[in-house]
Amino acid sequence: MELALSLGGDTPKSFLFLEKSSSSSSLHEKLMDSSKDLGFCMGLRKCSEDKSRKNKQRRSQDLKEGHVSKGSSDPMLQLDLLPFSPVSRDISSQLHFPWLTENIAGEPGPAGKVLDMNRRQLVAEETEEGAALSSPNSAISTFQVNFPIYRNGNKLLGKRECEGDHVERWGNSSSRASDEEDGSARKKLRLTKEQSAFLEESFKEHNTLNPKQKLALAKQLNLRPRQVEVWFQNRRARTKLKQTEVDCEYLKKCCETLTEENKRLQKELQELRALKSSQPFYMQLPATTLTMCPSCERVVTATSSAAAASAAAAANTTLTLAKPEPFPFSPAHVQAAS
DNA sequence: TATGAGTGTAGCTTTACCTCA
DNA sequence: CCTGAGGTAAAGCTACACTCA
Repeated sequence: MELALSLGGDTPKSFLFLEKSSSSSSLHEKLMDSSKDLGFCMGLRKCSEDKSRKNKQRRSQDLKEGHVSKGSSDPMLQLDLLPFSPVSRDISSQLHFPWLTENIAGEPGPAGKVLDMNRRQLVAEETEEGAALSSPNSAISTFQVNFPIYRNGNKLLGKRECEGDHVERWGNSSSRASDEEDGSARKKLRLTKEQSAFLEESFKEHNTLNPKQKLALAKQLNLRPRQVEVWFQNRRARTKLKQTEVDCEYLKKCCETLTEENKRLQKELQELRALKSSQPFYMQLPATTLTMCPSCERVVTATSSAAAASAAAAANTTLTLAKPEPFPFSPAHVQAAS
């Protein structure tokens, strides 16, 4: 639906009624909700729309090309990767994160040389469109974990879904890209246990990835960088959600504790007020006559010499009363208690 | 229910272009 | 006319929130 609105007699400006789209954001929905009574709402946001368009173009390009935008000027860095032992099944013990070896880059010696050679090799590879995999013939070949992706025809399947079916290695991005091009509904890839474990371990090291890390990880897992990026985004979001829940529980308990404490203090306050009304003389004394017990952190309102003595005892002070005093909080007592 | 992925948005940096002293 | 500084818009990238399937 379109509304032509003429401003100042010039070219009519068009405003679109906001219709609820299937992919509406919450803001959009809020706008819709807030505008229900009025029947329409308008938005002027050139910059954001431009950015949205830009992002859309970038994402579609990302999908087509199967890798991150070429706009990134960060040089790729090939790193020294250790082979995965086929004997051991303990993934975490075998994990090797390329970016953790960056510290050797500046060091002279074999490691630094290997790194430098690897970097040159990767730069060479980078120039080849879609050459995400390193040359198997390279003497300093890039280690790559063989994470199989199971496919059934054009559809990507999780391992469980196609157990017993034809199993083949996912040829990097090409098949995925062709999946996207058919315009069908989004297809959901299920990461293998190995891939998930690897990503989890990576997340423990860094919960955000720089482009180099992302590319290295994608390469190792035989995933598109975008998939790694999305996984980390989701992981961060869900970690934050869990943390929020934990914080909420903690604050709830704090609130309960404080409520109890507040009740107790209110009760004490009532007692003090009752005391004040029954013995107004005491309240003419300075406030320092009320002492805080260091052990139980309660205000001690001693109304007798015995109470004052117990309070003093609690405060590890000696209070000697030779004889009953008419006023338990005489200056002498105050001095003794303090 | 868990999770991979799409979308919209905002913030930041880089780059190209323009103006001016 | 050339040049460097400063301003600005556009582009690019990323993180995040929300959402869907």
